[in-house]
Amino acid sequence: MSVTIKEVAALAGVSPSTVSRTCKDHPSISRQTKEKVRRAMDQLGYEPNFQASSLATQNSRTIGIILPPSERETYENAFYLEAVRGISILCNQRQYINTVITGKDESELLQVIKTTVRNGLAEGFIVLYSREQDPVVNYLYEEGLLYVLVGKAFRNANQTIYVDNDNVLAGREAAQYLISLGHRKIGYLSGDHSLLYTGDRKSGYMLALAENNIPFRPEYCVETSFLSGAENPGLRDLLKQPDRPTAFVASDDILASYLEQLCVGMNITVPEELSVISFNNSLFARMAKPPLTSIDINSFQLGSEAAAQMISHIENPNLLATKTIVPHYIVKRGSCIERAETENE
Amino acid sequence: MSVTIKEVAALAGVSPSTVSRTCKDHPSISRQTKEKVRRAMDQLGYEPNFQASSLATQNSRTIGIILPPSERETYENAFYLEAVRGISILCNQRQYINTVITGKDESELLQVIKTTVRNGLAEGFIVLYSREQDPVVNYLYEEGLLYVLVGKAFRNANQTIYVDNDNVLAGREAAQYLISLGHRKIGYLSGDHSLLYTGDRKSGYMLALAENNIPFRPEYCVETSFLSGAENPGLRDLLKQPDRPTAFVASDDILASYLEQLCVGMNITVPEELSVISFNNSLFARMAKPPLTSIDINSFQLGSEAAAQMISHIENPNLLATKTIVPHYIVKRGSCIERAETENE
DNA sequence: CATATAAAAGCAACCGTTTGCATTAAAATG
DNA sequence: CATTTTAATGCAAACGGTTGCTTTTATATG
Repeated sequence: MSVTIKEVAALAGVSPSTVSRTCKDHPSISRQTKEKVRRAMDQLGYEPNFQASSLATQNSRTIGIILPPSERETYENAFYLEAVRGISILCNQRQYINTVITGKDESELLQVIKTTVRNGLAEGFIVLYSREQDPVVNYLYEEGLLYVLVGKAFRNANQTIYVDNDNVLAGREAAQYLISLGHRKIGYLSGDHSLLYTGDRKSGYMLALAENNIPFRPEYCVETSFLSGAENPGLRDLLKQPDRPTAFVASDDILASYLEQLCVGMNITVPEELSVISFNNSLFARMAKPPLTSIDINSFQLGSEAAAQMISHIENPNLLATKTIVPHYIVKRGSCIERAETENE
Repeated sequence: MSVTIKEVAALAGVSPSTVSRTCKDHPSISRQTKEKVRRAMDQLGYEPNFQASSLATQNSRTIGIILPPSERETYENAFYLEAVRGISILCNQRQYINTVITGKDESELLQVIKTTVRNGLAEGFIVLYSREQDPVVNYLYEEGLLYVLVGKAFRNANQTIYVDNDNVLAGREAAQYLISLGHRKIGYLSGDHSLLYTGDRKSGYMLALAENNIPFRPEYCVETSFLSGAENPGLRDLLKQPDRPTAFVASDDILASYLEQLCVGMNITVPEELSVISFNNSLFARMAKPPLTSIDINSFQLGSEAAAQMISHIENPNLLATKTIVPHYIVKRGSCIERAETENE
């Protein structure tokens, strides 16, 4: 079929092992020989056989990408595909294979992961979400499997490799930005709190308040899960109050966009009466009315860094667990303005 | 490391080849022997080694998933991730591996595909987009590689395996629905026309008009590429006209959502003054104000059917190219109502 | 100059399955 | 009962690299 190492060896007049070692640039092959071999490889158009080398080295060069168990909404978040793209770009470059793993619920997902492991279908896993008490991560940890977490490690932080944004800092900057615009009454709107980034961003928000001597008001923090249909009245109630926030940090563009729409219905103008800042810088941010000032978290890079970590740990198993922080940046649009002066302060 | 076929053979008191044939349920092994072997496999917890069998059968059991070359917007479309999930679920079930392939532009993408092919990293490819004159598809076709297209085949339709919606029908039903609500002046709003589904949906729209003896008015059809920033004035101009459409078919939720926003700015109420129907049933449809009536195209199933086709063609190479049509369904929300009676008809 | 040492290349076993062909055992046939 | 046919199993050579160890060759040492 295609050209093998033996044919190259024959043409170059050396043994197959010499060809193999030349490919890896093994030091015990002389420069002259290497050049001779490389010429032969070029001439024949040699490409190493992935399967054969996987078998010989007992290394599948395959990375499993674990998506969260499906609840349809989650996937509307462009984050996942961007991260997958980041991973795949790196895999493509380094001649790795990536295989996405998904399941309709947690137990199916776990099942698939187990058979993937048993069949040696993946060398390691990149987990694209992080939440408290996740059975998948627990399994990977307990089995001593190689994995990297995109997001924050809930426990065993020192033993797990993870790639994340500095969500505390991001939350702090978001709130600080609003504060710098003169806002004092700032709310925090979040979705599913089991996803860890939510909490981090909130911590950052609280930190910024504290740094500016603004008392934290728990009644300004609402958690809504409108995506799953269950509209909770908390947010609406809060907006009705005369003492409502003049600005909001929303943990996500989709939520922020929802907030803006709610405001329209309640005759609250954004940004004049309410400033909004959010995260992810997705298309929702651009499509929102007014377009949202949003913190871009570099999803693509989160993916590619995770893949890079994965590969270096595969190739160098005694590396220690590292954490990688991917920078974020604020994209200013029309949803935040200076707080209008009011008489009551 | 893990348990091999030889250990199973030893325990069962047969040869390795018998074990191998038992796994494939080969007819020339007696039932008694098979049972004996299966017991041994269970007892040892045997799992076949993927790499070894790939090597021996010269079959990598790996499917490449080709994403369109990146223009950031494209990926905001939840379609891709859903399709990937559909593919991956099937791959996971059938012990296949899927590897996503992407590149920042067409030439990089092509490059990656070529090395993937050369290294035997994929058995076949699923192309997740279809446009006219696509170099990637041309390459795959000319090299005689196995691929399945999600979307419509631009040429060589009879030789290519593809999985698609009946977009003509979907477009027709969308328009027909508006017509059934009494609309006669119906516009068509589309994005990038090089993506083939756009044209099909438009054909369906035209068909519905014709079937109802409604003259087709080209001035009612606008193509906008607002996502790439280039806002074209055509749509706005059309909406300003007194004789503007009373309803729109939009080729995509994102566009429809944009249209609704434009209407707000122009004091046109949706759906009272303008009904809108669109496609994809994404989160954008649910988030839009008012929420969009949209045709769900079953992205997930498009992916899983494509994977199923791929696998059956890998395992049975002399199968003829088939096309698979995945059904769509309309999801009615608040963006379409009966046309208000007006005096001029 | 003989010998120790280092550098370069080759040998051959191995990774775990698959599969064509040979072999054996059992059943059918003359 | 000998012989052909059929069914069931085993043998051993692939598949294409990798790698520990040995052999060869070149260089340094006493």
